Amino acid sequence: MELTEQEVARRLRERGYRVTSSRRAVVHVLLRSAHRLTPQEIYEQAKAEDSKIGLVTVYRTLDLLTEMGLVKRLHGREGCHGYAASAPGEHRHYLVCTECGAVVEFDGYGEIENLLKKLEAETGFVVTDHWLQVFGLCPACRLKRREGARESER
Amino acid sequence: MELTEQEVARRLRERGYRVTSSRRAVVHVLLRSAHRLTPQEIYEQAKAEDSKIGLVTVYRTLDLLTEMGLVKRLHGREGCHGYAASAPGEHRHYLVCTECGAVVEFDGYGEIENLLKKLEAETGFVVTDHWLQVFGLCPACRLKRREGARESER
DNA sequence: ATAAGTGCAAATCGTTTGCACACTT
DNA sequence: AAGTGTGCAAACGATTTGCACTTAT
Repeated sequence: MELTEQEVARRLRERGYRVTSSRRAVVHVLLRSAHRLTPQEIYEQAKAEDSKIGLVTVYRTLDLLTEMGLVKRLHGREGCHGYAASAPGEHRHYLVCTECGAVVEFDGYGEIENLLKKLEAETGFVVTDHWLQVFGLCPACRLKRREGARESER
Repeated sequence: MELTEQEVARRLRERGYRVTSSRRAVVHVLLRSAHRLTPQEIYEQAKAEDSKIGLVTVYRTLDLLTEMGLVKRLHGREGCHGYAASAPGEHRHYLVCTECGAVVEFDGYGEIENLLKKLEAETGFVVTDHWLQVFGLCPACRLKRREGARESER
């Protein structure tokens, strides 16, 4: 399902939350971005559009949206948080470009389900949740890097 | 490969690092534990054996061991760090009990490789790394919880 | 002997909280 | 009008840094 600003607003009202200009600004920034963003980055971008938003409100809005499942927390190699808008409902995973932060959502194809089933059988654990994140280089950054290499050959 | 205190000591010396009692204590705590431990927990346990270790040294030692690949950083649902000793070399994943922190290492069976291959084909990204963590309930905690449920039925 | 490693205290970073005011409903 | 949501300043907790002292090599 494609998430829109209207849809987010609808879901907020549905749950009794108010639709404020700050929340709108945060949602706007997240939805237009195909990159993982830190609270700080979201704050700065939102500030450019709604000059009186505060960082604290960004945090609070992110918590709310995360709890509603409209936004997902991402982690870099070193554990730092980032956020990205997310298709609500289904469990999805993220492929993040380590160079520019570009994000692609994907489902587990079915491989994941197999793996988790094997894992349960082997360990006796009951699996309740999982978390897969993949890092890579997006086509654009790959190209850029190849050009850089060519430069330095001279 | 099974990691031992001797093996860690050897690898430290090999790289020109010194084997100190603080480092020994941290390694000892990590190796004997089948649970994910926070720096604070490691500090407390190590303190019980080497009364003059400091929390700062635990952090520094964990950084070193992580960088050497002998210890892996884990993350809880909310992104908090924990550490566990790890088979060096191979890429492995972790199944963590959300109740008691018990950790089981596993490889990706092959499902992961399949998945990453499909992902590369579909997105044009080059995948450089990935990170899978699974959460569940270990057999012991499952049992405990079942007993708890029986209690409350009365 | 010497340079790496350590502990302490203080600095720092990201995040959270308390409170009076502002804005959505 | 009522009460949710906001911004600010201050609090907070985890992690890092500066520095003089200690210890493994």
